[in-house]
Amino acid sequence: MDRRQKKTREAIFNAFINLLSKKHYNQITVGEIIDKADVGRATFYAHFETKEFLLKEFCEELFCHIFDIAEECGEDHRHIFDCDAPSSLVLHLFSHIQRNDNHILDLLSCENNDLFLRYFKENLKMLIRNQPKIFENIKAKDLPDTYWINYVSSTFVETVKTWTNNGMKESPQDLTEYFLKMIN
Amino acid sequence: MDRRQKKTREAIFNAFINLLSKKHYNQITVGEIIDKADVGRATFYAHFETKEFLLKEFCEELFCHIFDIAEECGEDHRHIFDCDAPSSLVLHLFSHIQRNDNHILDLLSCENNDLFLRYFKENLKMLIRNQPKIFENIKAKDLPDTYWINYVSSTFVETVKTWTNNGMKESPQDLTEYFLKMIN
DNA sequence: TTGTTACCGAACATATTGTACAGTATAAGT
DNA sequence: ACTTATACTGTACAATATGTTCGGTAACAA
Repeated sequence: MDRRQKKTREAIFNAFINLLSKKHYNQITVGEIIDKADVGRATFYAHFETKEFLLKEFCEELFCHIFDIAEECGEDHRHIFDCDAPSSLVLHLFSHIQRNDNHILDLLSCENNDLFLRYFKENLKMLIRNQPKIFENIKAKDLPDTYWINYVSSTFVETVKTWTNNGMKESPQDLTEYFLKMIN
Repeated sequence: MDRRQKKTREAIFNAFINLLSKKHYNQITVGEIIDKADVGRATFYAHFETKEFLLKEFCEELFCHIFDIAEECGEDHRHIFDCDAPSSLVLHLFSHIQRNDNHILDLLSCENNDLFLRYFKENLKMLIRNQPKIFENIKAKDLPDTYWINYVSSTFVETVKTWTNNGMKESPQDLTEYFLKMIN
């Protein structure tokens, strides 16, 4: 990709995440974004069709990164897709969130995080669908696939929401314990 | 309340719910609402500060009605607050939703239902908080209050969402069974 | 009947969106 | 180094939405 394009794209992303941590997504205007990013109006629209596409593309990059980052981690935990127990996978995700990797906390703590959470959940669903073995306890409850997959991913996201809303006092280990108690 | 005020208020509510069942909340304009409701622009703003307040007040009336409606029901089920088992309370709610009482389905099926779901969840939380006895199984898991209350209400809302997204093929009884399997 | 209140409708300032275009700067190919 | 393609700038623009104002009219309540 052209160096100029990359620079502009990142400037827009940075401005966006910065604004998002301060105010409601719906209240952010394209004007504010380009001011903060210091790019021309036409440039913005050359990169992103609308504000919604900006969020969409940002989330895609973010989750791609989050779900990939484990590969580069030390020996203390394997790649996320190699996890064989729900606890290690869940702990892994909570830890990433706690460390605020890729501004995930900024997105979670902003007032309107609905769109973000939707993408979050979609990515979790994919993860769960691809790892049915590690959720055999839940499958044993004999619910339709749609229901238990939605259930697990929603419970995870809702647990994270409760966590962040209450100041993240608990450790990732605590959260993992809570989460497993819920879904088992 | 003045008869004129009441008429206007209802005309706006009806126009709003009508539009909401057809398009995204964010894409509904005040202009469209007043056209459909056939009231003046100034009149709308005399009643509702913004579009958000309209939704807020509508939801408040709706949930007040949903959680009260049981009082007038026949002997086949008691008032919702008198229920002593989770199953009857849950079945009760699923049944109301299936019958589309108070346009609840229109609000659920519209693309952007985030705000509505938030109010839904808030009302459920109140209900749960006031009826701790009937959720003793979940309490026995020894989770912090914030977490298990959020968990139960979220799971309910998410189950409803999955239900409506998939064409509501299952009966309220099935849903109740699913829901209880999840939270137990 | 009289005063009050709600509504109408039209106009208005303001803000946001998305597009257009001519000019400039940066990148890449020869 | 020269040329061509591409990305960005900045301004202007039409179209649309928001929320307010105000004089006139109709419905209400006493």
